Amino acid sequence: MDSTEKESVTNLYYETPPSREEAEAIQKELQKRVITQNGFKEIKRVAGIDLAPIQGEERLVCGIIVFSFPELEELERVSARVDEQFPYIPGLLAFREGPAIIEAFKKVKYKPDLIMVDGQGIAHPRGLGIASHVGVILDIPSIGVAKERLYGKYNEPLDSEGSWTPLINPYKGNTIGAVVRTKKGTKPVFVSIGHKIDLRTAVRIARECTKGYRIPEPTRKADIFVAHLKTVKY
DNA sequence: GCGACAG
DNA sequence: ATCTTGTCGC
Repeated sequence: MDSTEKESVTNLYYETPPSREEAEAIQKELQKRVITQNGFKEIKRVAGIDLAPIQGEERLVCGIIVFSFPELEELERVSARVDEQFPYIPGLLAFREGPAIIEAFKKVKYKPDLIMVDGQGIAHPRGLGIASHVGVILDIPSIGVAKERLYGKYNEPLDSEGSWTPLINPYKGNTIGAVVRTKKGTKPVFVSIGHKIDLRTAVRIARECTKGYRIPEPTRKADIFVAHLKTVKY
C-alpha cells in the first residue's frame, strides 16, 4: 500500500469513505497492533462512550463521560457532533462511529486510563471491533461492552448476578470474550478485550462499574447523555 | 445458496 | 439505531 493508504490505517478520517474491502483491509492491519495484556499500572479514571444519530441531520453525536475509579464519581463530560460519512454495516461500525469518538476525545481534559465502548472489542469477525479499533488508534486501554452478540458462540450464563460463560470463536475454538450476567433477570452483556487489557481484568472492571443496572455506569450514563444531546440543537 | 448481522 | 402502546413483573 502507498503512503496515503498507510495513513488511512491510523486515521479514522477520510476524504473519500473507504470501500468495504478497503475497510476490512485496514482492520486486518490494525488487528496486529491489539495488545491483550494489561498495559497500565492502576486504573484511576474510566470513561464511558456512546453515540446516537441526530435524526434528519445526517450527523452523529458522541458523548464521553469520565469517572473516577473505583468511586465512579463524574469528573467531566464532553461531546462532539460530526457528519455521517459511513453507513452502519455489521462488522464495520468503527468506520461509522470512530470519527465522532476521536473528535470528542480531543476535548477530554482528564484523560482516562481506560475507555469503555458500547460495542465489541476483539469479539469480531476480524478481531477488531470498535472498542479495539479506537483503543489502538488512541493508544489507550479499552474494553468493549455490547448489548448484543456480533460474533462467536456461547452457552447462556446462569441467571445470577456475576455468572458468565465464555464467548468462543467458532472456527478456532479460542475464547474471544465473556457473556456476563450483570443483573439477575436481564439479558447478559458481551464483554471483550479492547486493547491493552486481558479478559479477566476486563470482566472485573465491567462488573465493578455495574451499579444495579444491566449496563455498566460509564456507558449507561453516556447513553443517557447522548439521548439528551440529540434533543438539543447546537 | 442460506442465514447472521455490534450500533 | 429507530418506528411505537400497552403491558407484564418486581
